[in-house]
Amino acid sequence: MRTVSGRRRGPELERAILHAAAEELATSGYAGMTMDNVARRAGTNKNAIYRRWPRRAALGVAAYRYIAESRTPEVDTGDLRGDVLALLRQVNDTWSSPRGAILRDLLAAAADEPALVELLREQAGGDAMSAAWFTLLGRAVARGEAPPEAVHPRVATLPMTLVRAEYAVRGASRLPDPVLVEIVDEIFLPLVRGRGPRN
Amino acid sequence: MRTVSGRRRGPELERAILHAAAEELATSGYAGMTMDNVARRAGTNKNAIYRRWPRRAALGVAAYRYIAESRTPEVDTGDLRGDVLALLRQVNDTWSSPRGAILRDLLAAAADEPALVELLREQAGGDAMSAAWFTLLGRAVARGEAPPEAVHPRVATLPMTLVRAEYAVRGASRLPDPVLVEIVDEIFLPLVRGRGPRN
DNA sequence: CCTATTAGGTACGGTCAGTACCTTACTAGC
DNA sequence: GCTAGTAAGGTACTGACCGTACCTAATAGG
Repeated sequence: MRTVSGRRRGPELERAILHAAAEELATSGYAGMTMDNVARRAGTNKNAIYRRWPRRAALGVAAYRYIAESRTPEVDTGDLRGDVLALLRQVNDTWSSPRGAILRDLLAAAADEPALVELLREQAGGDAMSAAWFTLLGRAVARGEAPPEAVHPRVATLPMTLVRAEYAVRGASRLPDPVLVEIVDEIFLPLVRGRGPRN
Repeated sequence: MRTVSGRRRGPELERAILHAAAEELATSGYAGMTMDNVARRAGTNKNAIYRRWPRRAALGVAAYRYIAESRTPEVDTGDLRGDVLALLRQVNDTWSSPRGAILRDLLAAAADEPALVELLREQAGGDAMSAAWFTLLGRAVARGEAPPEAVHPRVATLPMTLVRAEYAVRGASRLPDPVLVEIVDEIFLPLVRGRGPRN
């Protein structure tokens, strides 16, 4: 293979492999991301891959990170409901995007690789995400929109948790916006209200 | 195989296969439930299996149902908090039991078999479970313990949803009881309260 | 120019799903 | 009882895949 120009080495080859793996993930999912397929698509062979990643699952995670570059979410609409909905829509976007599909596929497929599941879970709403939800709620309290008693980790991440649960129950399909609105208006906001002082 | 006594046929053989498959599931998980293993343990061969179930995943589901015999849950402690906690503890028991482990394993492994996922999902908190949560909440309203506005499908199933989400985040380990209490006292009951008439 | 490193090529061994094809036992209908 | 259909058992095979071994060839750096 690669008869004309010189051999790729080191980082260049590594990028080529990751690129090929990412394309396999995108087109055929984790199941289709076989070592032979990746090697063929990258114009190299399995040795080059195994020298860098000891197992297929490791390559899967690396390939995902190659596409991911998780940006920290940031919203500020001025009121609690708007903030929550905006962030929720962002979560919905991420999860329903091709990237999200790959992520969910990987999470399901690599369930028996504890270390890898950990890495992926961080991408799927880990500490950074939790922090965003927490600060959002804190801002609402500062504005007097929510009672101080509402600040609680489970409360802060509840909308995201429910969206994730919805994705687990339904298939891959993007959640319709009314579902998000319902989660906010029927669950989250009443909960915040209910955690205030008894009337 | 089976040289001494006569050949098993029809239902008898089918039960033997399911029994073997269930034992494989219990000891080695879905990954270890290979067709050859099942055939060997059942004292037969793969043909007998493939004549009954077209694919491995189908056998997996059949084997699970062979163990499952889902009983409909029923609790009545007299007050809402007690009911919710009791039912939640029951859910926790089920999910942390060996049966629950098998179920979670199957759900993760057979993610690319839509029809089978559907069957399994029903076992993992489907309509029967939802109905139980709904009637529980209805009873509380009838007793005047909860406002009528609290009756809502998302509200009713929220505790179960949160427990399931917790299982998804943590590994397989049984949820400590304080987590259940926290879900009830910090989320569910405040939400029910918050859905009542504004003060 | 020489040598260590790294890529490429090829060929395995092992596991597993699913299929094919034949032989052997049993059942049922006559 | 005899016979024919049905279903079980036996065995072997294809094809996909992971992971490994081992050798050859290019190239970077001294």
